[in-house]
Amino acid sequence: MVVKGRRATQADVARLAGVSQTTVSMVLNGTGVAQRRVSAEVRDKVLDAIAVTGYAANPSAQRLAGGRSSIVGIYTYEPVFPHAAADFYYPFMEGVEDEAERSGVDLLMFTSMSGRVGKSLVSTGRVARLRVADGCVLLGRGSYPEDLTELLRQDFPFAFVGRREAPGGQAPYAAAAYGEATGAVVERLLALGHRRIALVNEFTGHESIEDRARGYRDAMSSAGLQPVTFDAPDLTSGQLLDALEGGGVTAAVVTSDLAAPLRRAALARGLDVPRDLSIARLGDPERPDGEDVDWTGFLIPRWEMGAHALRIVLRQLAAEPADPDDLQVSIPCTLVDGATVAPCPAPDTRPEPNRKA
Amino acid sequence: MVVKGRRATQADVARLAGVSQTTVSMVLNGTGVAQRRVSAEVRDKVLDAIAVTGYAANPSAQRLAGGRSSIVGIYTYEPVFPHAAADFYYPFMEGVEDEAERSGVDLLMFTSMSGRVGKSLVSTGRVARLRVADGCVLLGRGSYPEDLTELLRQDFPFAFVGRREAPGGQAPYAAAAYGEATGAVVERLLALGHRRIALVNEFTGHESIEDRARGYRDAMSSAGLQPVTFDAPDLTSGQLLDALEGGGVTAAVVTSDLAAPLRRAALARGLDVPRDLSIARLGDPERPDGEDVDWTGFLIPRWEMGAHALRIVLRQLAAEPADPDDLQVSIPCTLVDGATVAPCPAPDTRPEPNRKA
DNA sequence: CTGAAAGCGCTTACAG
DNA sequence: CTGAAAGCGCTTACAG
Repeated sequence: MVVKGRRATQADVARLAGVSQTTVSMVLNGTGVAQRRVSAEVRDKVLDAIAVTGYAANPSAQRLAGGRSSIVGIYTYEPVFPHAAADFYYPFMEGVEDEAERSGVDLLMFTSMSGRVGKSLVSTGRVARLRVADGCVLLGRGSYPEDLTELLRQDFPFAFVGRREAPGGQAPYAAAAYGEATGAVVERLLALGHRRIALVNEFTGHESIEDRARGYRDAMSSAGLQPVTFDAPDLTSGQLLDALEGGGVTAAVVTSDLAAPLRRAALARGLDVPRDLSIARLGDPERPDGEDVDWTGFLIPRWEMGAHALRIVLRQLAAEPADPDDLQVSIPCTLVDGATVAPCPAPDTRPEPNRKA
Repeated sequence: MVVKGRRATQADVARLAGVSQTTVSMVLNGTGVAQRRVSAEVRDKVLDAIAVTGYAANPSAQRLAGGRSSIVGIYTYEPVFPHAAADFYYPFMEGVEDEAERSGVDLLMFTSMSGRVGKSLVSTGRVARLRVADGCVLLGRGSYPEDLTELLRQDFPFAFVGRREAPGGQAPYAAAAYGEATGAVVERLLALGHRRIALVNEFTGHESIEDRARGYRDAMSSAGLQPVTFDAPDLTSGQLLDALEGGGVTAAVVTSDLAAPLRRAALARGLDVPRDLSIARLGDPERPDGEDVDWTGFLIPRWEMGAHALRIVLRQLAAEPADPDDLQVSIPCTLVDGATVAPCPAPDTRPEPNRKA
């Protein structure tokens, strides 16, 4: 029954079953106009013919005809070579993969478009390629507003792993609840008696950094304390340390990749961490630092973010329109009570410059 | 110029450029009938129109019309849940991914079809799904002859990661050169004075086990020694050890996952490895054993196998028909001179039952 | 050198 | 309940 080198089509099935091709399509999809129903006997004939011919739909044709291909794409802005950050990014991918499996969709990795690090898809003319898939998960450390805008304009279902702001719209995302987690860390430090708590950012202008900053500021303000922020891209760890010491800071909450260098600089200077200076780390580092430190702080729910991102894409593919609120989700971070934070050293007898007037 | 919510098609481009849709397709593909050439000025008009409209081909339509989609699939027979063997399988995947990136094709992971461990694609009616892609890399520990046969019959380009025999044809694969590697390990043991060298298989009937067995037998025969093989699936490590000791075996070459248990059993019995018994491991274990042993033996070139498998698929997609020999490749394993092998303990004064007559 | 037209295998109004 | 037909966006003979 099966023809050499050629797959069975709906037409083949129809011929064998003695029905029209339309009917075959109908028993396959079920969900035609007005729940179009096929009589039980016709359905059985068709099902038999399908079994005999070994028919299976051609996904390209389905997609072209306006149906779904059951393929969700995943595009990562990060370079695949070198695999330096692979350990950091793999858990996100794993979450996406696992959720894809659970949902019965296939996952298209846009490996062909890699290698233009830091470039938007729009600027390199590769946005259209995403359309092979029904929707796409976007993953990467940077922000690419023009891509988000273009995808929104095209009504193309997507979700970013991590919160990203689109200039003129609501871009779907699965983010980590950095604000809440940072707030919790600050409150922990407050409970330990710290008052001069500084936020140290390794870079600026990124949504994830803004989220942490908001959590930090809110927690400080609630406690009646003045927020003190250092943006470190232009400072060496040594200069940073000078600034912290100069300000009488007893605890620093530090974004992921900067925590380890700061701690090393403090140790090198003869400071005891955490006795002299408490350091809390706001998230897993992207680059492993090779040290085995029991950090106080929080972990990024990477697996969950990946899984949720896929789910958000699927939500946009669902029959009923999705509630916009369901397309932007924040996932709690895991708080870790480690060994890099200790009670505030001594009751500070000096005037408190950080205290609000 | 760009229409809201709708992508530009070749028709849009043609309209804007004032040419036919066929011409647009021609300047895009170049490789029409008899190197069909478009005049330079028309070509420029078309290129301009493409830039203005932001046109990019719809891959589903391309594929349906008989072109290529530049998508290669990867199907893994292993379960994604639980991730127990993930560490073992990831390097294969990585090789496939890296090669896909280098070749400019996208990689479709058939996550939707997972979850039927040990079942062939044919038996569960999922072969056809592979056709979304231009070709497919197959990965898994088992052998699925009926899938290979079906894929060969369909003339569908594919490659298995690991040698697999198809009942009625030549199935493409990228394998590890287990035979050569095993032979080299045996020769190393011979050079150390061992004569009673046994092969221990953790299971049987698998191509990779057969390859090792061949390498072992050839090396032993060349040295004028009688091969002694133990198939362990039905033996406990203790029983196996009894058999080895009973046969006066001084060195065992053991397939991947059985090496560690055998060594532990020997140590538990008060034997010194390698002084009393040399054990060489034939390949990386699939399940990590949690020990940190410096094994003598060889490593499976997993990354390379994955990369080669993809290349073999691409070779079948190339314009000129591929030489069948190029579709079955064996990649050398990395030999490791570790600490689980030592010179043969004492000149054996007993009669040598293993010596050929 | 360029265009009109068929066809890939589906889905989905639109008629019966 | 079922079928004839249009159309999705391409590629590729086939005519000019």
